[in-house]
Amino acid sequence: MKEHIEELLAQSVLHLQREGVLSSDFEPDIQLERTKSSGHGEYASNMAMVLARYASKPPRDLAQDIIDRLPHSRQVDRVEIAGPGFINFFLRHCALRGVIKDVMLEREKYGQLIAEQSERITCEFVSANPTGPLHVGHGRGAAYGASLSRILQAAGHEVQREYYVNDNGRQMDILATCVWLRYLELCGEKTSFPDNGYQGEYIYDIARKVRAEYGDKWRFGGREVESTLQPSGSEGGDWEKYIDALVDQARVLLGGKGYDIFFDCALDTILADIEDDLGDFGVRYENWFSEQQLEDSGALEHAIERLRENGHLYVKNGATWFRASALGDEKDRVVIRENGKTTYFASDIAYFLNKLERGYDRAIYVLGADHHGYIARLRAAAQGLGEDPDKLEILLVQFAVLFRSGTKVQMSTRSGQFITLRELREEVGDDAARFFYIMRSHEQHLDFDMDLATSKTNENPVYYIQYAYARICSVMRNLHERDLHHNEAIGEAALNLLREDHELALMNSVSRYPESIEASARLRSPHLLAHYLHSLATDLHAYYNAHQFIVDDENMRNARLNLVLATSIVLKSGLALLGVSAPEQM
RNA sequence: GCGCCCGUAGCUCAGUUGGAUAGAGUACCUGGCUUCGAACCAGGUGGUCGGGAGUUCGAGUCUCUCCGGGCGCGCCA
Repeated sequence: MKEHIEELLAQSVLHLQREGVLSSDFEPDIQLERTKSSGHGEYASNMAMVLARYASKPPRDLAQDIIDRLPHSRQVDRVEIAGPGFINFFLRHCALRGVIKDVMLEREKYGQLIAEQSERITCEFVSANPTGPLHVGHGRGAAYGASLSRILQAAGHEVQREYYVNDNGRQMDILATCVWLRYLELCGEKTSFPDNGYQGEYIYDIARKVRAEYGDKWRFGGREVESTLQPSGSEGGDWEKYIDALVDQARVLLGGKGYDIFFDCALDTILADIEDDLGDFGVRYENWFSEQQLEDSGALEHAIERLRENGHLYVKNGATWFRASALGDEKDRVVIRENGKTTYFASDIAYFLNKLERGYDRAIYVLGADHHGYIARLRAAAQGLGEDPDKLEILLVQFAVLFRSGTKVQMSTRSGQFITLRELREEVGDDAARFFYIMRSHEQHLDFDMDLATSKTNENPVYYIQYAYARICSVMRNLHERDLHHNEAIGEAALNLLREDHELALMNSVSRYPESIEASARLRSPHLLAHYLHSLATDLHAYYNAHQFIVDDENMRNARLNLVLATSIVLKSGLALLGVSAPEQM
């Protein structure tokens, strides 16, 4: 429909250019948008105001000229000039009713678009270090990334979801060592657990698993373990050195094989837990990508070599640096440390290159807002690799702050004091959690009010939308109880009976669904879809309260049932894109 | 200090490339269940869009400046 009216406008402008009313030395950019209120019709164009300066006449006069030259259309009822020069299009009712036929025909496929430029996209999100369970902050990235992925697919793109597993860093070594210390504790050894180690209860669980399989095989005396340097002061630096010394000691005493047992058990256990947690939350990945694999496969070396060939590397103070400052970053970055080890950033570069070499047109990264410093650095890396930096897209998700009893809940992974995603899901439910996470723009800080989400769940907008769906299902059940049946063919033939304001408004809302998906995908904003669904539910509820659907007249009854069934199809499909269920009863 | 993000109703937030009278939810007030589910609907109160200046037919949206808040600035990951 939008394309149809744009075509009408384009032809009118072409006429005006031929007539010389408009100068012909510009490409007219046809702008058409949905109106905000029905008093302005269904569509409006601001062209007359934009083009007035090419016509040397007032916008309203030009608007009249444009209207006079619009080709006749069977879809358009009338066209009006309003305000400073808007051209408002009022559609004929039959044009609005057409959407009901479309939905009945396409069913759950309705709203799925064919992208003008379909892309192969790899979308990475969450990618939390596997050093502990996911907390509520990760939940937002999970809900956002999963919803966005589905919306992009609905918009006609090919999307692959990926979780980057940081299984190769210092934090993992600290984790493995902490498990070992807890293991020794379980064996009856007295060890002092470092303050800056992983304090969580789950460390004991992993230690118990190792002990169940190996018994006391990896037991060493406490004195032996702590023969390394004790922290002399309370300064953080000393504790950091101490914990590194503990890691070294663990490696020496356990040997490579023993150390790997603790390391692998910790990694596997936690990763399995994360996968379970996300799976229950409706978040699934096509690929779990190991950072270690980048090194093992030679991808890391390959990427660094590429940078070197392109002349972006230099050596200073024994380390190898990437000249990022020449490519828009604020400073140069180390890729190979003085000790010969590559940095985390080097892995990032290799990972990005690897994504492109796997054939993706675009790599989307959903990251926490604290990673905003990465953008310039990774874009510089993309350029250094000789790749198009626009293939790299970093989406920052602002923090979710949990409030309980009106006060902010403080969280820290190391100290083990945090609300896990699992706890949140159990407390507020998966649907409410998913919806709550994405109902706000990802660029906006999110105050997650636990009290509101738990004690007054009926206030949560997700129930408002689900209720609209359940109501329609209830109507259908009621229909069958009265021994009646919904005949879609009769309904379709009788659609012209639908002329109430509520009905026209609802049809108009249903017809906006594809545009909502398009905008949500283009702007990477699932919350737009959430708002759309809320407003669709509003139209349904208003209609429901104003009119009976199951009426005696067979034609009217079936026509109305076609309309509400089409609405329910959109509600269910839209909720599915957000990872929210559509229960038939509540 | 430098950089990124944010500031809209009492509270939590929408507002698409600059468009018409700035919208929802919540809270508060009034009304609606012998009619398909009242987890709903109809109506009302509530705004110097943080302050100021600029750009133009038009600014919550763009530019500058100031104020207030969040987050970054490692040979950590």
